[in-house]
Amino acid sequence: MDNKRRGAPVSLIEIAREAAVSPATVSRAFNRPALVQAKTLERIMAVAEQHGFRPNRLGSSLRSGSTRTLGLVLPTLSNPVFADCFEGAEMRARESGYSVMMTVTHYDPALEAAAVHRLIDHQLDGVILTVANPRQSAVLKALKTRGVSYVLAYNESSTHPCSAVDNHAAACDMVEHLAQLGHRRIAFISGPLSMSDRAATRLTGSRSRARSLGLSLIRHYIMPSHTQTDNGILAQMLDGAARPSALFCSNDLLATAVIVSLRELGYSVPDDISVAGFDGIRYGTVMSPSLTTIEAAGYEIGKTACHLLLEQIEHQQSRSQQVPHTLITGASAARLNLPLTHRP
Amino acid sequence: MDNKRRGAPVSLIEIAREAAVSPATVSRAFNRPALVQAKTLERIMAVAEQHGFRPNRLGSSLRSGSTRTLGLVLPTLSNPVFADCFEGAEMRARESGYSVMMTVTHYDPALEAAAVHRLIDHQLDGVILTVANPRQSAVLKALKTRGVSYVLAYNESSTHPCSAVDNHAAACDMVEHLAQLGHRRIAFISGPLSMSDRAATRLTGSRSRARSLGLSLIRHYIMPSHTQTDNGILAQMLDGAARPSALFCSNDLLATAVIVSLRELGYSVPDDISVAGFDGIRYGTVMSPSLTTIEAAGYEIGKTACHLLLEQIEHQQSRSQQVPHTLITGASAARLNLPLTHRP
DNA sequence: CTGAAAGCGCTAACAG
DNA sequence: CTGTTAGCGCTTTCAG
Repeated sequence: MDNKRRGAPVSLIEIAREAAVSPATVSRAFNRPALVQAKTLERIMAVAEQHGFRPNRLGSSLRSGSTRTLGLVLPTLSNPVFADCFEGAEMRARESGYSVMMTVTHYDPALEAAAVHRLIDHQLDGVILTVANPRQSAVLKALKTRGVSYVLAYNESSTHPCSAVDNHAAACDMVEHLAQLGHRRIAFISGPLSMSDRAATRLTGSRSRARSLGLSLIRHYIMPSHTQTDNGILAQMLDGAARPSALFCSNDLLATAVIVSLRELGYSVPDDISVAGFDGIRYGTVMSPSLTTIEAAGYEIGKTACHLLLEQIEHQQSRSQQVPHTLITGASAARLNLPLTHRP
Repeated sequence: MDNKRRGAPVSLIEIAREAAVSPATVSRAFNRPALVQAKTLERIMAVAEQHGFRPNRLGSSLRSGSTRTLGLVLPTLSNPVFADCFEGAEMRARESGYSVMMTVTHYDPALEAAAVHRLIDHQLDGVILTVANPRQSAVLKALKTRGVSYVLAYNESSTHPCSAVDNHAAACDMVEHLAQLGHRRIAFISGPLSMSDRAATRLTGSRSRARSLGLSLIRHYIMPSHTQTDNGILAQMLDGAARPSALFCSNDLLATAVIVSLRELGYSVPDDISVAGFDGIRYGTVMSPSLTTIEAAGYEIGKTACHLLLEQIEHQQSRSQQVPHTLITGASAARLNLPLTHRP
């Protein structure tokens, strides 16, 4: 009847008073209803309902030491793989009754540190994060010091729990594919490696496979960011006799940007030059030309990372898990056509 | 020296003891440092630093009644406009020292309700949300009852504060554009309208403009979801003499799916049929054909929504703000080519 | 400018 | 099955 509208949020104590039980019993009614007599439970719930009462998690968290909230720290959601990663992680979190606090770092290690501190001040039970480089991350050290559970997503590491694809192997696969198409001079394009150890590993993997296949050394061209190109650098790269016939870009967003730039520079993809990406964003298949890439399912990475984190929080077992990748053959990388003048 | 590693998180009380001041002074040192003598402040900060102390927000929130955390409830991040919306909102939130808790509903009103309750149990200071339909939303009622501030994003409403584009006007613009290209029979394609009032408004807008321009009535075809097509329905739609020459899809993801389906059904876009979308996702420009669409900047919507929400929380003023839209002319909608048999 | 005291809402021992 | 008691970490009057 007297449902309070707006204002005075009722507390558990008042519910207890009205239901003529102790606060502890009301608490039990909500947390372990099995411990409360059916009749008492019913009465408590009736009173609670009538007031629209829901337990205040702040009080509960403060007392119990668990917020049932996880943090998610990702470089950006502009890249659909990270958006997928969120969805995978949140879905898994929700399944176990956890909420998710999220923040993006735009690949900036300074923001990264600030973001993580802001998050852990909220006393999160754990954090899933993608850092620039786990080997020299102040953030990971801070988490460890404070005893906050965490799992890396996308970053590979032998010293920290993580959920990622085998970037080295995936890059090998791509180089092998390009080689099979007849390419012998491949270039690797990425943003600054200091911002992404994934890109660095992909480069290393590419080079090692190129070597073992007897291809030319893969040259590395660095764009201003991980998602934008510099036409000047591209033009220079394509100027000269030893120019690459295929470009392996460290991610799909960059590959997309490269294709647009090449078009602006008067090159046709894949007729004049082949382009491959990494990530397997869904838009790759509807692009023109469709993107040759490595699928590294973001949803799986996020879901797995969250699963590992919960294992760590709830069962104190810390482990890593690799997520499989697949080569997606698109139209952006084609069989090498020797120029007319070189044909027999 | 004796930096505690892992474990026993230091509390403000211990810092106070060690700095030989009262807890209240330590609290002031962190919240209103100006109220503390420089020397005392320095000493407190030194001790705090030494222990890696950071105030526990749970205690602070419980006592002060503010968590400095906002909730964000969106249908899905698979749609890049919502990912952008998050980035805009989070950026604005961070600017004012707020953190963001996020959840996705997959357009499901049941999930919507559960999600919002889970969030507000965390005592958020406010919530930004996109609901199926604000006119009959249990969720909005719940927020109002509990006195939680909120702002709608994407939903338009005259009774709730919101940040959105003028969907009616934008749809009019698109129909006008298609009419200018010579199209007289346009169809509107969307998911179930009960899941999205935006789609409903866009349909209404389209029809009203079609009427005023003297075009045929715009027929509405409903796909199983807002992002996936049913080839059967499409095939049926295109079977017959009065088939539409242009399809206006309620969002870009759906438009993309429609283009793929049409291709599977043997139609060429835009030669056989024109397709337009709504949202202005960035991949639209690199698709083939590039997408004709309405740009409704998600980043702006999110940023504005957050700004309005903070105004509400911090200055008790509640208002709405419209975000401008623009027509993007792509290649997916072309001038109507009359079939040869009909040409003079 | 600083301290003492009270308590935000809840839960975890421990008794009964 | 239920109650009592104490206190999680912090801020906020109100005095000094």
